[in-house]
Amino acid sequence: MNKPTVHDIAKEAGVSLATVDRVLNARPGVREKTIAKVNAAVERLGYVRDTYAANLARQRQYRFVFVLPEGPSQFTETLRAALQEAYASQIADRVVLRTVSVPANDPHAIVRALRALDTDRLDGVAIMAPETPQVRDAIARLKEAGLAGVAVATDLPNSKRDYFIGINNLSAGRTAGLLMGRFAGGQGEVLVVTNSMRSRDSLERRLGFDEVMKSDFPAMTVLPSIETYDDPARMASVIADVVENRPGVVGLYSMGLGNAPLLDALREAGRAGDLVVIAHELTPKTREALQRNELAAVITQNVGHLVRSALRVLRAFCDEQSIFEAQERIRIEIVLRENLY
Amino acid sequence: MNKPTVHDIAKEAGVSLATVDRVLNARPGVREKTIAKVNAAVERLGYVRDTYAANLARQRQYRFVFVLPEGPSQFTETLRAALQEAYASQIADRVVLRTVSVPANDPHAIVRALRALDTDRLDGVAIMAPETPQVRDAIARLKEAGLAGVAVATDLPNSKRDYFIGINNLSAGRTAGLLMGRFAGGQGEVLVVTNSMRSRDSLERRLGFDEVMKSDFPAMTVLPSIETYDDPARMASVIADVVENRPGVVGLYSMGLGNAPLLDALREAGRAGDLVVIAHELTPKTREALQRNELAAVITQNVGHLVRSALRVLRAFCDEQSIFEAQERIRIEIVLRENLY
DNA sequence: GGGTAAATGAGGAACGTACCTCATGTCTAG
DNA sequence: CTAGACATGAGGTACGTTCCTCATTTACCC
Repeated sequence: MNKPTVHDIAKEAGVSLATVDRVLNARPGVREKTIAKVNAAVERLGYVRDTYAANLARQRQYRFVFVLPEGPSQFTETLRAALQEAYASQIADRVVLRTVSVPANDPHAIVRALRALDTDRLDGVAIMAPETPQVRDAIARLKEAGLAGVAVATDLPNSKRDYFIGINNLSAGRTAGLLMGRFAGGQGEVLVVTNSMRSRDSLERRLGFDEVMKSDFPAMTVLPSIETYDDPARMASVIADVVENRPGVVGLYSMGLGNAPLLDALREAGRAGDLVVIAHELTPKTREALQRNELAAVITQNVGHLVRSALRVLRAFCDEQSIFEAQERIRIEIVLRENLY
Repeated sequence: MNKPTVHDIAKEAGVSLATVDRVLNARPGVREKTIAKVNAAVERLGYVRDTYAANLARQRQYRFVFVLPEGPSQFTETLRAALQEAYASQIADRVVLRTVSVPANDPHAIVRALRALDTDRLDGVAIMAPETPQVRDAIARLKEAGLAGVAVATDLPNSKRDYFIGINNLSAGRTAGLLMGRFAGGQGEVLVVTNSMRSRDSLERRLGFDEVMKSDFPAMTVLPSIETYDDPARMASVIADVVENRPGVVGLYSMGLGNAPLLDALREAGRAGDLVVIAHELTPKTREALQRNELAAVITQNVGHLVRSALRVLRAFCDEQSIFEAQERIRIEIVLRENLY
C-alpha cells in the first residue's frame, strides 16, 4: 500500500540493498543483467526515490548564482526583492544563493563576471543578460564544468542554457498590438518607444506588435521606434514633439524599460490619461499609473513566479529530474486597472 | 556557517537534545525558564526545522480530500486534470489524495458527502461548492475534528474555512466591464448571460461589471442578466432573440459556466466574431473560440495554480506553518488570442 | 531534611537514502 | 585448474528529526 522503498526493490529484484543502490546511483560494478532485474523491479513497484530523504543523506547543497543587471531599474529591483522572498521560503530548501550584479550593457563586464565564477563551488547559474558571442562562450564554459544554467527573462537562444524562464516576446508584442488596436478603436497613429532597439526583447516585441497591427488593424499607422537611451530628457522631448506636431497619435507603446521617465513626460505634457498607453512590466510606478488611468494596460510576467521557477528548474537540472512544464511556463499577463490585485 | 540543527540548539542553550525536542514539539514536562532558554537559542542561531527530515522521521502523511462538483463542466474537468497532474509531481510529496464528486446544485447531497468524510483518517479538505447554512455546519464539524479546510474557486466566506484559494469575483466582473467598455468603444447595449444568478460568483461578477460600466462607460446600457439554467435550447433562443430584435447589442458578457452552448448558439445565429464576447474560464472550447476571434477575451484563473496552491496551503495548515501569500494569490488573468500560450 | 514529583539528561531506534568497507561468490583468461 | 578480476552481499554509519525509555538531578513541600 505504502510507497515502495529501496528495501522493497531489493526484495522484489532478489538482490541486496547494496546492489540496488549501485544501480539507482549508476555506480559501476553491476552486470547488465542485474541492472535490468533491478530496473524491472523499480518499474513493477512504481518506485520513486524520495528526493528529500536522498538529499538529507547526501547532505545535498544547491549552490546557485543569479547574475542580474545592476542599476536602478524598477524591474530588476522587483526581481531582487522576489528573489529575497523566495530565498526565505520553502522553495529554497538546501539552496545557497548568491547574486552577482553586472552592468546591463557592458558585454565585457558580463563575460568577466561569468568567468570569475568558481565552477567547483557552484551547481547552477541563472543569468539575465543580453546574448553576445562572448557571453555565449562563457556560458559554454559553465556548462562544460557541469553546471546547470538557465536564462531568466531574457533568452539566450544560441547559448547552451538548459532552459529559458520567461515570456515569448514576440507573443508579448502581438498581445500589445491586439490590445492597442482594440483599445484605440482601430484608427490613428501609434508611437513606439524603447530605451534601446539593440535589445533582442525590444526587437521581438516590435516585430509581434507590427504583425498584429498590420493584419488586424490596417487602418492604423505605426510610427518607427524611438530610442531614448535611458535619457529622461530625450524622452521628454519625444513626448513634447508628439503633443505639438502629431495630433494623429492616439496610442503609445513602450516596449522596454524606462517607464518612469515616460510617465513623467506624459504628465508634464498634459497627455496622461489621454493616449492609449501600453507598457511592460508591473512595478510600483506602472501600478500607480494604471490606477490613475494613465496607463491603459501593462503587459507583464510574474516576477515571483520567475524566480521560483528558476530555482525549481535549476534544482531539477542538478538532480537530472524532469521538469513540470505546466508549472514553469511563464504567462504573458495583461494587467488593467481592475485586475491589479 | 551551515544551517543549525537541533544539536546546535542544545549546545547553545546548554540543555540536552531531549529537552530541545520537548520544547520544539511543545511536549509537556519543561519549565518555563528552560523553554525560554531554548527559544532564545533558536532565535540566536536562526534555527529552522528541516521539514523534510521531520516528515521523514515522523512518517508524515497528508491525507487530503477534494470535494468537487460532478457533471460535465469543462471547468471542473480541467480542474480534475490539473489535480491529477499535480498529484503526480513533487508538490504532492507525502500526500494521499482522494476526490469526492457531488452534484453541483444539491446542497443536501453536498452535506451528505461532507458528513460521510471520516475525520479520523483525514488531515485536510478542499471544497468547491456553493455555500448554504448546512454546508457551513458540515464544515464546522470538519474544523472541530481538527482538519484543515480550504475553499477552492468558490469562496465559503461565512464558513470556518482556513483559506480561500481563488479570485475575487467582484474584481473579475470589474475587469470584464473595463474590457467590454474599451473593446466596444463605449457605446451600445450589452447582454449579460449566466446559467444561474443564484450562484454567488455570478452575483458578484455582475455587481463588479455594473459598477465599472456605470462609472466608466455611462453611454453604454447593460441589459438585465439572462439565466439559461444549463439549457442549450434556452441559450439558443436568447441569442436568436438578440439577433432579431436587438440591433443595438454590441457586446455579450457570459458570467458563468456553459460557454460551449453559448458559442454554438452564436455560430448558429451567424453573430460569432461580430459581437464583443467576454467569457470566463479558459477551457479547450474557449481557447478555440479565442483563436477563431469568436471570443474577444477570456477572464480566467490558472487551474494548475489553483490546485497546487490548495495542496500547499492545506499542508501549511496541517504543519501550522505560515503561508507564502504572494505565491498563493490567484491572479485574475486576461486571455486574448495572442497570449493563449 | 527527607520524600516526592517534576524536570532534565543520556542514549537509542527509526524514517529512506547514500556511501563505505570487507567478505564472499562467480566468471574468465591463460 | 587457478589466479585475478569482477559482481554481489552483508552490515554499518550518517543525514536531521521524532519519539521512546530509563536514569538522574532538581525543586518544592511538609
